[in-house]
Amino acid sequence: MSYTYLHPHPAVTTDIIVFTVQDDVLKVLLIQRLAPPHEGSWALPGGFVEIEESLDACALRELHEETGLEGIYLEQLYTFGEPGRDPRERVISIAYFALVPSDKLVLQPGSDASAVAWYPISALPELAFDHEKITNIACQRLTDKMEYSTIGLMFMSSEFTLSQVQSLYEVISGKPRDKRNFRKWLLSLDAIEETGRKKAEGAYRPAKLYRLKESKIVSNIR
Amino acid sequence: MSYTYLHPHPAVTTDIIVFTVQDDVLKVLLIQRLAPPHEGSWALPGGFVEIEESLDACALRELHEETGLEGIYLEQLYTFGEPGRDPRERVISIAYFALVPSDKLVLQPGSDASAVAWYPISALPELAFDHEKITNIACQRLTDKMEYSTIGLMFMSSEFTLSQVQSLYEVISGKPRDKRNFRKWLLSLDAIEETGRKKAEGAYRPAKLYRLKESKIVSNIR
DNA sequence: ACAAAAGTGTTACGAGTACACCCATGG
DNA sequence: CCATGGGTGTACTCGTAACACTTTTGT
Repeated sequence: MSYTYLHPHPAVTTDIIVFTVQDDVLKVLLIQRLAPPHEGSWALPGGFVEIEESLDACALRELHEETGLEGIYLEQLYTFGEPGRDPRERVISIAYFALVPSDKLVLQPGSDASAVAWYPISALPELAFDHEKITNIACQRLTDKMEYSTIGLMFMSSEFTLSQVQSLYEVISGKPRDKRNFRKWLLSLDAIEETGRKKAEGAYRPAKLYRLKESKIVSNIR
Repeated sequence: MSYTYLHPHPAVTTDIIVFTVQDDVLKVLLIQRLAPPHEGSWALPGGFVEIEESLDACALRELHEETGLEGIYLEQLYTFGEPGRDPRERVISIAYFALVPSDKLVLQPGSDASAVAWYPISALPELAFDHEKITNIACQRLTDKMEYSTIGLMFMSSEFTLSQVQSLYEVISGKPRDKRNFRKWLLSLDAIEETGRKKAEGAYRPAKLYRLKESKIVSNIR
Protein backbone atom coordinates (compact mmCIF):
# COMPACT_ATOMS: atom_id res chain seq x y z
CA MET A 1 0.00 0.00 0.00
CA SER A 2 1.27 3.46 -0.79
CA TYR A 3 0.10 7.05 -0.66
CA THR A 4 0.55 9.64 -3.34
CA TYR A 5 0.38 13.43 -3.20
CA LEU A 6 0.74 16.24 -5.71
CA HIS A 7 3.32 18.02 -3.56
CA PRO A 8 6.02 16.54 -1.33
CA HIS A 9 4.88 16.01 2.27
CA PRO A 10 7.21 15.82 5.25
CA ALA A 11 6.89 13.04 7.80
CA VAL A 12 5.59 14.15 11.19
CA THR A 13 6.59 12.67 14.52
CA THR A 14 6.29 13.43 18.19
CA ASP A 15 9.22 13.13 20.57
CA ILE A 16 8.76 13.10 24.31
CA ILE A 17 11.21 14.22 26.95
CA VAL A 18 10.20 12.37 30.07
CA PHE A 19 11.55 13.76 33.32
CA THR A 20 11.60 12.24 36.73
CA VAL A 21 13.52 12.66 39.96
CA GLN A 22 15.02 9.51 41.39
CA ASP A 23 17.53 9.26 44.23
CA ASP A 24 17.80 13.05 44.34
CA VAL A 25 18.80 13.25 40.68
CA LEU A 26 16.87 14.69 37.74
CA LYS A 27 16.68 12.05 35.02
CA VAL A 28 15.30 11.68 31.51
CA LEU A 29 14.00 8.60 29.80
CA LEU A 30 15.90 7.31 26.78
CA ILE A 31 15.48 4.35 24.50
CA GLN A 32 18.16 2.60 22.55
CA ARG A 33 17.60 2.55 18.82
CA LEU A 34 17.54 -0.88 17.17
CA ALA A 35 17.26 0.24 13.57
CA PRO A 36 19.22 2.68 11.44
CA PRO A 37 19.77 5.56 11.37
CA HIS A 38 21.79 6.00 14.55
CA GLU A 39 21.42 2.28 15.27
CA GLY A 40 22.50 1.44 18.79
CA SER A 41 22.62 4.99 20.03
CA TRP A 42 20.20 6.50 22.55
CA ALA A 43 17.27 8.68 21.62
CA LEU A 44 14.10 10.22 22.97
CA PRO A 45 10.96 8.08 22.80
CA GLY A 46 8.59 9.04 20.02
CA GLY A 47 7.37 8.11 16.59
CA PHE A 48 5.24 8.90 13.60
CA VAL A 49 1.87 10.56 13.91
CA GLU A 50 -0.91 8.41 12.54
CA ILE A 51 -3.15 10.00 9.97
CA GLU A 52 -6.27 10.12 12.13
CA GLU A 53 -4.63 10.74 15.48
CA SER A 54 -4.19 14.04 17.33
CA LEU A 55 -0.70 15.15 18.28
CA ASP A 56 -1.35 14.76 21.99
CA ALA A 57 -2.74 11.28 21.42
CA CYS A 58 0.31 10.35 19.40
CA ALA A 59 2.67 11.40 22.17
CA LEU A 60 0.66 9.46 24.76
CA ARG A 61 0.46 6.38 22.55
CA GLU A 62 4.17 6.34 21.71
CA LEU A 63 5.05 6.78 25.33
CA HIS A 64 2.80 3.94 26.35
CA GLU A 65 3.98 1.63 23.60
CA GLU A 66 7.66 2.19 24.25
CA THR A 67 7.71 2.44 28.02
CA GLY A 68 4.38 1.30 29.47
CA LEU A 69 3.89 4.72 31.11
CA GLU A 70 0.31 5.95 31.36
CA GLY A 71 -1.69 8.76 32.93
CA ILE A 72 1.18 11.17 33.34
CA TYR A 73 1.46 14.91 32.86
CA LEU A 74 2.18 15.93 29.28
CA GLU A 75 2.66 19.33 27.67
CA GLN A 76 3.65 20.48 24.20
CA LEU A 77 7.13 22.00 24.14
CA TYR A 78 8.22 23.14 20.70
CA THR A 79 8.25 21.99 17.10
CA PHE A 80 11.53 21.17 15.39
CA GLY A 81 11.66 20.98 11.64
CA GLU A 82 15.05 21.88 10.21
CA PRO A 83 15.63 20.13 6.90
CA GLY A 84 18.29 17.49 7.40
CA ARG A 85 17.60 16.70 11.04
CA ASP A 86 16.75 13.15 9.93
CA PRO A 87 18.91 11.62 7.18
CA ARG A 88 16.07 9.53 5.74
CA GLU A 89 13.54 12.16 4.81
CA ARG A 90 12.22 15.51 5.92
CA VAL A 91 10.86 15.00 9.41
CA ILE A 92 9.02 17.55 11.50
CA SER A 93 8.83 16.68 15.14
CA ILE A 94 6.49 18.12 17.72
CA ALA A 95 8.33 17.78 21.01
CA TYR A 96 6.45 17.19 24.26
CA PHE A 97 7.69 16.99 27.76
CA ALA A 98 6.30 14.75 30.45
CA LEU A 99 6.72 14.49 34.20
CA VAL A 100 6.62 11.13 35.94
CA PRO A 101 5.97 10.81 39.66
CA SER A 102 8.40 8.77 41.66
CA ASP A 103 5.94 5.93 42.17
CA LYS A 104 5.55 5.18 38.47
CA LEU A 105 9.14 4.50 37.58
CA VAL A 106 8.60 0.89 36.57
CA LEU A 107 9.21 0.70 32.85
CA GLN A 108 8.03 -1.92 30.42
CA PRO A 109 10.24 -1.82 27.34
CA GLY A 110 8.23 -1.85 24.12
CA SER A 111 7.37 -4.93 22.15
CA ASP A 112 10.32 -4.27 19.84
CA ALA A 113 12.44 -5.12 22.91
CA SER A 114 14.56 -2.00 22.69
CA ALA A 115 16.28 -1.01 25.91
CA VAL A 116 14.72 1.72 28.02
CA ALA A 117 16.59 3.55 30.76
CA TRP A 118 16.63 6.58 33.00
CA TYR A 119 19.71 8.76 32.52
CA PRO A 120 20.76 11.55 34.87
CA ILE A 121 20.49 14.85 33.06
CA SER A 122 24.08 15.55 34.05
CA ALA A 123 25.40 12.38 32.43
CA LEU A 124 23.61 11.89 29.16
CA PRO A 125 25.08 9.64 26.48
CA GLU A 126 25.44 10.96 22.97
CA LEU A 127 21.95 11.31 21.52
CA ALA A 128 20.62 10.57 18.04
CA PHE A 129 19.39 13.29 15.66
CA ASP A 130 19.00 16.70 17.30
CA HIS A 131 17.73 15.15 20.51
CA GLU A 132 20.39 16.78 22.63
CA LYS A 133 19.19 20.20 21.51
CA ILE A 134 15.59 19.23 22.24
CA THR A 135 16.56 17.96 25.67
CA ASN A 136 18.35 21.18 26.51
CA ILE A 137 15.35 23.26 25.57
CA ALA A 138 13.10 21.00 27.61
CA CYS A 139 15.36 21.39 30.66
CA GLN A 140 15.24 25.13 30.28
CA ARG A 141 11.46 25.11 30.09
CA LEU A 142 11.18 22.81 33.07
CA THR A 143 13.37 24.96 35.31
CA ASP A 144 11.55 28.10 34.14
CA LYS A 145 8.13 26.66 34.86
CA MET A 146 9.20 25.42 38.27
CA GLU A 147 9.50 29.07 39.25
CA TYR A 148 6.16 30.37 38.16
CA SER A 149 3.77 27.41 38.16
CA THR A 150 2.76 24.45 40.27
CA ILE A 151 4.20 22.03 37.71
CA GLY A 152 6.69 20.61 40.21
CA LEU A 153 3.86 18.86 42.03
CA MET A 154 3.42 16.61 39.00
CA PHE A 155 6.58 14.83 40.13
CA MET A 156 4.99 13.81 43.42
CA SER A 157 3.28 10.49 44.00
CA SER A 158 -0.33 10.38 45.16
CA GLU A 159 0.62 11.08 48.78
CA PHE A 160 3.73 12.96 49.82
CA THR A 161 5.32 14.94 52.61
CA LEU A 162 6.31 18.59 52.53
CA SER A 163 9.96 17.63 52.93
CA GLN A 164 9.76 15.48 49.83
CA VAL A 165 8.45 18.43 47.84
CA GLN A 166 11.23 20.63 49.16
CA SER A 167 13.85 18.08 48.29
CA LEU A 168 12.46 17.89 44.76
CA TYR A 169 12.66 21.64 44.28
CA GLU A 170 16.19 21.70 45.63
CA VAL A 171 17.29 18.96 43.27
CA ILE A 172 15.91 20.69 40.19
CA SER A 173 17.06 24.20 41.01
CA GLY A 174 20.33 23.00 42.53
CA LYS A 175 19.85 25.44 45.39
CA PRO A 176 18.86 24.85 49.01
CA ARG A 177 15.65 26.44 50.31
CA ASP A 178 14.69 27.66 53.73
CA LYS A 179 12.32 25.14 55.28
CA ARG A 180 9.88 27.58 56.84
CA ASN A 181 9.75 29.90 53.87
CA PHE A 182 9.31 27.01 51.46
CA ARG A 183 6.38 25.60 53.41
CA LYS A 184 4.75 28.99 53.74
CA TRP A 185 5.03 29.44 49.96
CA LEU A 186 3.88 25.93 49.08
CA LEU A 187 0.82 26.05 51.31
CA SER A 188 -0.10 29.53 50.09
CA LEU A 189 -0.53 28.12 46.58
CA ASP A 190 -3.74 26.44 47.74
CA ALA A 191 -2.84 23.44 45.60
CA ILE A 192 -2.39 20.67 48.17
CA GLU A 193 -4.30 19.46 51.23
CA GLU A 194 -3.64 17.17 54.17
CA THR A 195 -4.80 13.59 53.83
CA GLY A 196 -5.02 13.15 57.58
CA ARG A 197 -2.61 10.25 57.34
CA LYS A 198 1.01 10.23 58.39
CA LYS A 199 4.12 8.64 57.12
CA ALA A 200 6.26 6.78 59.63
CA GLU A 201 9.50 5.77 58.03
CA GLY A 202 12.15 5.49 60.69
CA ALA A 203 13.07 6.14 64.25
CA TYR A 204 11.75 9.67 64.30
CA ARG A 205 8.68 11.86 64.13
CA PRO A 206 6.26 10.88 61.32
CA ALA A 207 5.42 13.49 58.71
CA LYS A 208 1.94 14.57 57.65
CA LEU A 209 0.95 13.31 54.23
CA TYR A 210 -0.51 15.64 51.62
CA ARG A 211 -2.19 15.16 48.28
CA LEU A 212 -2.88 17.37 45.28
CA LYS A 213 -6.26 19.06 45.49
CA GLU A 214 -8.91 17.94 43.04
CA SER A 215 -9.11 20.26 40.02
CA LYS A 216 -5.82 21.98 40.79
CA ILE A 217 -3.55 20.34 38.26
CA VAL A 218 -1.08 22.89 36.97
CA SER A 219 -1.66 26.59 37.42
CA ASN A 220 0.47 29.64 37.01
CA ILE A 221 1.51 31.79 39.92
CA ARG A 222 1.66 35.61 39.83
CA MET B 1 4.66 15.33 -10.89
CA SER B 2 3.66 13.44 -7.78
CA TYR B 3 5.19 12.07 -4.59
CA THR B 4 4.59 8.65 -3.12
CA TYR B 5 5.18 7.33 0.39
CA LEU B 6 4.73 3.98 2.11
CA HIS B 7 2.72 5.52 4.92
CA PRO B 8 0.24 8.41 4.80
CA HIS B 9 1.85 11.81 5.43
CA PRO B 10 0.00 14.85 6.71
CA ALA B 11 0.42 18.21 5.03
CA VAL B 12 2.34 20.76 7.07
CA THR B 13 1.69 24.50 7.09
CA THR B 14 2.63 27.55 9.07
CA ASP B 15 0.06 30.15 10.12
CA ILE B 16 1.08 33.54 11.36
CA ILE B 17 -0.80 35.79 13.75
CA VAL B 18 0.47 39.27 13.03
CA PHE B 19 -0.22 41.86 15.70
CA THR B 20 0.08 45.58 15.56
CA VAL B 21 -1.26 48.57 17.44
CA GLN B 22 -2.87 51.22 15.32
CA ASP B 23 -4.93 54.19 16.55
CA ASP B 24 -4.77 52.85 20.11
CA VAL B 25 -6.28 49.53 19.10
CA LEU B 26 -4.68 46.07 19.01
CA LYS B 27 -5.18 44.57 15.58
CA VAL B 28 -4.39 41.37 13.72
CA LEU B 29 -3.72 40.85 10.06
CA LEU B 30 -6.18 38.76 8.08
CA ILE B 31 -6.42 37.77 4.45
CA GLN B 32 -9.54 36.92 2.56
CA ARG B 33 -9.58 33.45 1.05
CA LEU B 34 -10.12 33.24 -2.70
CA ALA B 35 -10.28 29.47 -3.05
CA PRO B 36 -12.25 26.77 -1.27
CA PRO B 37 -12.49 25.64 1.43
CA HIS B 38 -13.96 28.62 3.30
CA GLU B 39 -13.87 30.68 0.11
CA GLY B 40 -14.49 34.35 0.80
CA SER B 41 -14.04 34.13 4.54
CA TRP B 42 -11.13 35.61 6.46
CA ALA B 43 -8.14 33.63 7.66
CA LEU B 44 -4.66 33.96 9.08
CA PRO B 45 -1.84 34.30 6.56
CA GLY B 46 0.17 31.14 6.07
CA GLY B 47 0.77 28.22 3.77
CA PHE B 48 2.49 24.96 3.08
CA VAL B 49 6.03 24.24 4.20
CA GLU B 50 8.33 23.53 1.30
CA ILE B 51 10.30 20.35 1.48
CA GLU B 52 13.72 21.96 1.92
CA GLU B 53 12.68 24.97 3.95
CA SER B 54 12.87 25.46 7.70
CA LEU B 55 9.70 26.27 9.62
CA ASP B 56 10.86 29.77 10.50
CA ALA B 57 11.77 30.43 6.88
CA CYS B 58 8.37 29.23 5.75
CA ALA B 59 6.58 31.61 8.09
CA LEU B 60 8.73 34.53 6.93
CA ARG B 61 8.25 33.65 3.27
CA GLU B 62 4.49 33.27 3.49
CA LEU B 63 4.20 36.52 5.36
CA HIS B 64 6.27 38.32 2.76
CA GLU B 65 4.44 36.78 -0.17
CA GLU B 66 0.99 37.54 1.16
CA THR B 67 1.53 40.92 2.77
CA GLY B 68 4.89 42.36 1.74
CA LEU B 69 5.99 42.51 5.38
CA GLU B 70 9.68 41.92 6.04
CA GLY B 71 12.19 42.10 8.86
CA ILE B 72 9.69 41.83 11.68
CA TYR B 73 9.75 39.99 14.98
CA LEU B 74 8.60 36.37 14.74
CA GLU B 75 8.27 33.63 17.34
CA GLN B 76 6.89 30.12 17.31
CA LEU B 77 3.62 29.85 19.23
CA TYR B 78 2.15 26.35 19.22
CA THR B 79 1.43 23.49 16.85
CA PHE B 80 -2.13 22.57 15.98
CA GLY B 81 -2.85 19.20 14.46
CA GLU B 82 -6.32 17.91 15.27
CA PRO B 83 -7.56 15.58 12.55
CA GLY B 84 -10.39 17.30 10.70
CA ARG B 85 -9.25 20.89 11.21
CA ASP B 86 -8.94 21.15 7.41
CA PRO B 87 -11.64 19.42 5.35
CA ARG B 88 -9.28 18.61 2.45
CA GLU B 89 -6.66 16.46 4.13
CA ARG B 90 -4.86 16.09 7.43
CA VAL B 91 -3.02 19.36 8.02
CA ILE B 92 -0.65 20.11 10.84
CA SER B 93 0.01 23.76 11.35
CA ILE B 94 2.86 25.35 13.23
CA ALA B 95 1.51 28.69 14.41
CA TYR B 96 3.79 31.71 14.75
CA PHE B 97 3.09 35.13 16.04
CA ALA B 98 4.61 38.32 14.73
CA LEU B 99 4.75 41.91 15.93
CA VAL B 100 4.73 44.77 13.47
CA PRO B 101 5.89 48.27 14.41
CA SER B 102 3.57 51.11 13.66
CA ASP B 103 5.76 52.44 10.85
CA LYS B 104 5.50 49.30 8.74
CA LEU B 105 1.77 49.09 8.38
CA VAL B 106 1.73 49.49 4.61
CA LEU B 107 0.57 46.20 3.17
CA GLN B 108 1.08 44.85 -0.30
CA PRO B 109 -1.52 42.20 -1.00
CA GLY B 110 -0.05 39.04 -2.52
CA SER B 111 0.17 38.34 -6.21
CA ASP B 112 -2.99 36.26 -6.00
CA ALA B 113 -4.72 39.59 -5.32
CA SER B 114 -6.48 38.42 -2.18
CA ALA B 115 -7.57 41.18 0.18
CA VAL B 116 -5.42 41.92 3.22
CA ALA B 117 -6.65 43.92 6.19
CA TRP B 118 -6.02 44.82 9.81
CA TYR B 119 -8.89 43.86 12.12
CA PRO B 120 -9.27 45.05 15.71
CA ILE B 121 -8.93 42.09 18.01
CA SER B 122 -12.21 43.09 19.61
CA ALA B 123 -14.11 42.96 16.31
CA LEU B 124 -12.89 39.95 14.37
CA PRO B 125 -14.98 38.53 11.55
CA GLU B 126 -15.72 34.82 11.52
CA LEU B 127 -12.50 33.01 10.76
CA ALA B 128 -11.77 29.97 8.60
CA PHE B 129 -10.63 26.60 10.03
CA ASP B 130 -9.65 26.76 13.72
CA HIS B 131 -8.07 30.18 13.28
CA GLU B 132 -10.19 31.77 15.96
CA LYS B 133 -8.81 29.32 18.50
CA ILE B 134 -5.26 30.00 17.31
CA THR B 135 -5.83 33.73 17.56
CA ASN B 136 -7.13 33.45 21.11
CA ILE B 137 -4.09 31.48 22.20
CA ALA B 138 -1.82 34.00 20.52
CA CYS B 139 -3.51 36.88 22.34
CA GLN B 140 -3.06 35.09 25.61
CA ARG B 141 0.63 34.51 24.93
CA LEU B 142 1.11 38.11 23.86
CA THR B 143 -0.43 39.56 27.00
CA ASP B 144 1.50 37.10 29.15
CA LYS B 145 4.82 37.98 27.54
CA MET B 146 4.16 41.69 27.82
CA GLU B 147 4.43 41.22 31.58
CA TYR B 148 7.71 39.38 31.79
CA SER B 149 9.71 40.30 28.70
CA THR B 150 10.68 43.27 26.59
CA ILE B 151 8.60 41.98 23.68
CA GLY B 152 6.39 45.06 23.71
CA LEU B 153 9.24 47.13 22.29
CA MET B 154 8.94 45.16 19.06
CA PHE B 155 5.82 47.22 18.35
CA MET B 156 7.75 50.47 18.37
CA SER B 157 9.14 52.11 15.27
CA SER B 158 12.84 52.87 14.99
CA GLU B 159 12.53 56.01 17.12
CA PHE B 160 9.84 56.52 19.71
CA THR B 161 8.94 58.48 22.81
CA LEU B 162 8.38 57.10 26.28
CA SER B 163 4.76 58.19 26.18
CA GLN B 164 4.22 56.16 23.04
CA VAL B 165 5.54 53.07 24.79
CA GLN B 166 3.29 53.70 27.76
CA SER B 167 0.27 54.15 25.53
CA LEU B 168 1.08 50.85 23.84
CA TYR B 169 1.25 48.97 27.12
CA GLU B 170 -2.01 50.53 28.24
CA VAL B 171 -3.77 49.53 25.05
CA ILE B 172 -2.69 45.91 25.28
CA SER B 173 -3.29 45.41 28.98
CA GLY B 174 -6.39 47.60 28.98
CA LYS B 175 -5.22 49.22 32.20
CA PRO B 176 -3.73 52.65 32.83
CA ARG B 177 -0.21 52.91 34.24
CA ASP B 178 1.42 55.47 36.45
CA LYS B 179 3.68 57.63 34.30
CA ARG B 180 6.60 57.88 36.71
CA ASN B 181 6.56 54.24 37.71
CA PHE B 182 6.27 53.13 34.11
CA ARG B 183 9.27 55.20 33.04
CA LYS B 184 11.34 54.01 35.99
CA TRP B 185 10.53 50.41 35.06
CA LEU B 186 11.10 50.86 31.34
CA LEU B 187 14.46 52.57 31.76
CA SER B 188 15.59 50.01 34.33
CA LEU B 189 15.32 47.30 31.68
CA ASP B 190 18.44 48.71 30.05
CA ALA B 191 16.88 48.00 26.66
CA ILE B 192 16.52 51.46 25.15
CA GLU B 193 18.68 54.56 24.85
CA GLU B 194 18.22 58.21 23.95
CA THR B 195 18.88 59.17 20.35
CA GLY B 196 19.60 62.78 21.28
CA ARG B 197 16.87 63.89 18.96
CA LYS B 198 13.45 65.21 19.94
CA LYS B 199 10.01 64.95 18.52
CA ALA B 200 8.07 68.17 18.13
CA GLU B 201 4.54 67.43 17.16
CA GLY B 202 2.30 70.21 18.32
CA ALA B 203 1.97 73.27 20.42
CA TYR B 204 3.70 71.82 23.43
CA ARG B 205 6.94 70.53 24.84
CA PRO B 206 8.81 68.15 22.49
CA ALA B 207 9.57 64.64 23.77
CA LYS B 208 12.95 62.94 23.77
CA LEU B 209 13.26 60.19 21.20
CA TYR B 210 14.59 56.77 22.14
CA ARG B 211 15.67 53.71 20.20
CA LEU B 212 16.16 50.04 20.99
CA LYS B 213 19.71 49.26 22.06
CA GLU B 214 21.80 47.19 19.68
CA SER B 215 21.80 43.50 20.63
CA LYS B 216 18.91 43.86 23.07
CA ILE B 217 16.11 42.37 21.05
CA VAL B 218 13.78 40.46 23.33
CA SER B 219 14.84 39.38 26.77
CA ASN B 220 13.02 38.02 29.77
CA ILE B 221 12.71 39.95 32.97
CA ARG B 222 12.95 38.37 36.46
C1' DA C 1 -0.30 84.16 29.32
C1' DC C 2 -2.36 79.91 28.39
C1' DA C 3 -3.01 75.24 26.71
C1' DA C 4 -1.03 70.79 26.28
C1' DA C 5 1.97 67.12 26.90
C1' DA C 6 6.85 66.18 28.94
C1' DG C 7 9.39 65.33 32.68
C1' DT C 8 10.74 64.36 37.54
C1' DG C 9 11.32 62.16 43.65
C1' DT C 10 9.63 60.70 47.88
C1' DT C 11 6.86 57.98 50.96
C1' DA C 12 4.14 53.81 52.10
C1' DC C 13 3.09 49.16 51.85
C1' DG C 14 3.63 44.29 51.23
C1' DA C 15 5.93 40.30 49.72
C1' DG C 16 9.94 37.81 50.26
C1' DT C 17 14.04 36.64 52.90
C1' DA C 18 16.81 35.51 56.96
C1' DC C 19 16.98 33.15 61.02
C1' DA C 20 16.74 29.08 65.68
C1' DC C 21 14.36 26.39 68.60
C1' DC C 22 10.97 22.75 70.31
C1' DC C 23 8.33 18.31 68.99
C1' DA C 24 7.28 13.44 68.13
C1' DT C 25 8.84 9.02 67.46
C1' DG C 26 11.70 4.46 67.58
C1' DG C 27 15.48 2.32 69.21
C1' DC D 1 17.39 9.40 76.96
C1' DC D 2 19.19 10.11 72.62
C1' DA D 3 19.24 10.49 67.66
C1' DT D 4 16.68 11.98 63.73
C1' DG D 5 13.87 14.44 60.81
C1' DG D 6 9.17 17.21 61.52
C1' DG D 7 7.21 21.31 62.53
C1' DT D 8 6.63 26.36 63.79
C1' DG D 9 6.91 32.58 64.19
C1' DT D 10 9.08 37.09 63.94
C1' DA D 11 11.93 40.87 62.34
C1' DC D 12 14.10 43.02 58.49
C1' DT D 13 14.77 44.28 53.68
C1' DC D 14 13.97 45.46 49.21
C1' DG D 15 11.16 46.07 45.31
C1' DT D 16 6.58 47.77 43.81
C1' DA D 17 2.80 51.08 44.15
C1' DA D 18 0.79 55.53 45.22
C1' DC D 19 0.98 60.18 44.58
C1' DA D 20 1.34 66.12 42.28
C1' DC D 21 3.80 69.64 40.66
C1' DT D 22 7.16 72.10 37.41
C1' DT D 23 8.98 72.55 32.56
C1' DT D 24 8.91 73.35 27.73
C1' DT D 25 6.97 74.65 23.65
C1' DG D 26 3.54 76.94 20.07
C1' DT D 27 -0.15 79.94 19.56
